[in-house]
Amino acid sequence: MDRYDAHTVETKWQRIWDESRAFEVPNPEPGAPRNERKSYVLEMLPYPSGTLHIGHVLVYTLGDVLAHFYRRTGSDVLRPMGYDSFGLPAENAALKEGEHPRDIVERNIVSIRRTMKRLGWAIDWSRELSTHDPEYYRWTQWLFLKFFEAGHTYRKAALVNWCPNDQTVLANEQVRDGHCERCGAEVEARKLEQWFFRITAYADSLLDEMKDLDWPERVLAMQRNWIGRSEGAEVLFRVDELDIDIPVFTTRPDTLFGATFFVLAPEHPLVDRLAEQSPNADEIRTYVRKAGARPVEERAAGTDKTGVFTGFFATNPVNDARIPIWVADYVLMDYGTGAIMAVPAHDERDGEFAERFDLPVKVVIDDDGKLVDSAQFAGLPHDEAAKAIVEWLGSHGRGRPAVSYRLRDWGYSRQRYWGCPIPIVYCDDCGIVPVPEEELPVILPEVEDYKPKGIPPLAQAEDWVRVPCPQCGKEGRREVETMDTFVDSSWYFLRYCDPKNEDAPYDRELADSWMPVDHYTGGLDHSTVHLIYARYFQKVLNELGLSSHREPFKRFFGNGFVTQGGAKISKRVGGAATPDELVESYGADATRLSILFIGPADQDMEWTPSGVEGMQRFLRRLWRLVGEVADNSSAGGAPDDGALARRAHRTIARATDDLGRRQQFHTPIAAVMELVNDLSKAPDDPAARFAAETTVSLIQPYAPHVAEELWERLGHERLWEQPWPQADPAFLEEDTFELVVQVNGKVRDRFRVPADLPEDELVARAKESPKVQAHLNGGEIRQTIVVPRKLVNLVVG
RNA sequence: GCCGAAGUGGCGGAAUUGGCAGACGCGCCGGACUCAAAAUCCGGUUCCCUUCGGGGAGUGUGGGUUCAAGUCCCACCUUCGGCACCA
Repeated sequence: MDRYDAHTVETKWQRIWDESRAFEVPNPEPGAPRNERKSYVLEMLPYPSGTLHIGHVLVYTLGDVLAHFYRRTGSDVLRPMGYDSFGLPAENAALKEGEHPRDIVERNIVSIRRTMKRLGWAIDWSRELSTHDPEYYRWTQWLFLKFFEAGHTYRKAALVNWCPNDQTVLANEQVRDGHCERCGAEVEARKLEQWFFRITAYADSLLDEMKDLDWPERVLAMQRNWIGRSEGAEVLFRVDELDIDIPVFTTRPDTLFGATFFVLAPEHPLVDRLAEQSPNADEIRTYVRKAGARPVEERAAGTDKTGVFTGFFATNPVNDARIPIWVADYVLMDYGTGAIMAVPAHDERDGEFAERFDLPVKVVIDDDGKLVDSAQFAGLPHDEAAKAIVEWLGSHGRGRPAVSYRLRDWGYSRQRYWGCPIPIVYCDDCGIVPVPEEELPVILPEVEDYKPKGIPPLAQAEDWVRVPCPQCGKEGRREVETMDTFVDSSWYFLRYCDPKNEDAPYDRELADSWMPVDHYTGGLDHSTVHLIYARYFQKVLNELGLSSHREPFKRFFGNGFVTQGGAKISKRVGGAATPDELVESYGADATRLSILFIGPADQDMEWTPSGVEGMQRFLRRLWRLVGEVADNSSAGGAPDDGALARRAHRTIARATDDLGRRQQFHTPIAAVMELVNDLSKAPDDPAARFAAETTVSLIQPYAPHVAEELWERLGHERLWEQPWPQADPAFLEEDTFELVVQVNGKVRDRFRVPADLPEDELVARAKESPKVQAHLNGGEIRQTIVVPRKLVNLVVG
């Protein structure tokens, strides 16, 4: 038999799959019967600002293994691919290269697609989509209109994170330690009119419906953290001089008697009113201005507290104590009510502030957790006291139980060029007017210069901006902001279900039949952002009657990062081996195997060249052994129940369980390697052909090209369509087993015995062993433990 | 500080329900083939002691439960990830 040559084999089968459209799954005619079992296998779509790196090889090979496995275990498998092609990185790359972002992403898409095909991923290419394609973003805009009509999106002036370098607004999720996640520039606070999705209205749905998700606990925990629900109370403090009540949110109503001062955020709307009537007016206004200009990072750091006294006092509803009202920037306007009661004895931050400004501290909870100095509540354990105090507040009209969230509404306005235009017209008479559905898509116009200058580049396209108001016909102006790309990726999985639809984003019945995604795979860096936004979208679509499902991703597998030479591999790091180079040097199959064999795919892993060399060796060995079996007609006997046949069945059972239930991708490879080792030691076994076929069949999801070639040499065809092998339970049972004999818990002997020996016989044989007797030392056996089919443990005095 | 994950040979890791620790691979050592090398094949490879029969220790640390613990319980250490002036 000839030598294993990866390139010949891989080009041959890639051509056959392409020509036979092997992995396309046509949508059924309406009403036609369809396979009961479906599996929607999806990985996060790539961002075409560069080419693929080895991290992508991991993600898409994971999905590929699952897609093959589920197809061969009887499901209709939907496995599409597309490109998240709008967004900043492409635009920044374009600016650097002096090219149009569209040219850059489209060139990258061609290259990415070629690499994907060279890796032999089983993708339904007929469903390919790009989010920058007007045929796609037309429907992003259409969905925006539905959200707008139903009040799920709105405009408000808000303090935003402004990146001075990228000249755009960033979501909270895109700010890391006060710096822009993408370019690293220090983020500034700015007040701007922005578009928001009302995601906070779904905070409880997002939390409660996690119970329906088969997701890693750590991802769910991150989302819980991110939503940050906390229960407490809202309490009204009276300001007599102004005849107003100011609400505060607290998680510790039990400490109400310990409040010794009161703090407003500098941005609080009442601060202006207080300043007007305060003798300290100038001081207050200066402070507010300074606080606003203070770098976001410095303000969040929590060091050195600052603040200013307003000259006013608030009245504590429980004890009528008059406490001074301060303005301080350690209180945030966009959490709770923007005002707090300060309890320096029981809150670290309030404590620091009190120390800095020499304010009184009053202890109201003792070391046993009981209330002191708190009128009729004194002596109660603090958790009971919290309830009692809230009840008292309620009955006196001064407070009520309340819930607060860390989650903010999703601001998605971007002052950049390369994104989906927001289909809105501003009219002096009619206000904010949506573009009528039939005028979609609002095409992203060409502009002279899309360099960010603080005003959105689309504003330059004067002819495009000026448009008659859809309502009154008077001249209006188009919205010149574009959408965050996370909007594009919040519904793409639905479009895949019906990607060519020209009348709707997708046919609801088709989408309902494929959704939810059964196996979603992607990086843990999207644990909060993309995965929360997509969940939110799905819930709104459900309530708008556009989908039956409330969760988009039933099962999520978060893959680890791949490092090379200790550095995280991303589009920012150069010098790493590229997927194309690996395929060139080792072949697609060896590359695919090596990335999955490194270790558990949900943990970070270091990629080394020696791994792929080992896989190349394994494949050569497999090629030679299977070739020998295929050429040896005498090895073709019916599989008996010999050792090799049993090994093969056990390997099937292990691989099936690992892939289907345990989501473990590296151990099936080890199991198959063991079987190959067994086969190499018994090439003339009557079950040799069966073992060879089993090996080839089980390795197919990982190394589909070489598997297909060997399958053909074994005299069969179209392995990718063959049913996944099934382990025969009769072959899993051994008729002998190795009995382990322990004395006082230490292994002293082991030997094979028939599987059907009764327990007393097992004990008798154990005692007979000379090695065991040496350790028994003639002592009295006080206890005998027998574990069927495993061991005997003799406990002596 | 709060939440989450993880600590096993020289390295990546396996051990699924408490029952033989170290599967599989990498690396290394030895051997075969070769004029030689590469490739390939065969064997060995947790550590310590050994009279070569075997013996002892061992899964981050210290305790505990159990006939039996990598696995369960308690306390702690370290690393990684997330959140954090969020009241």
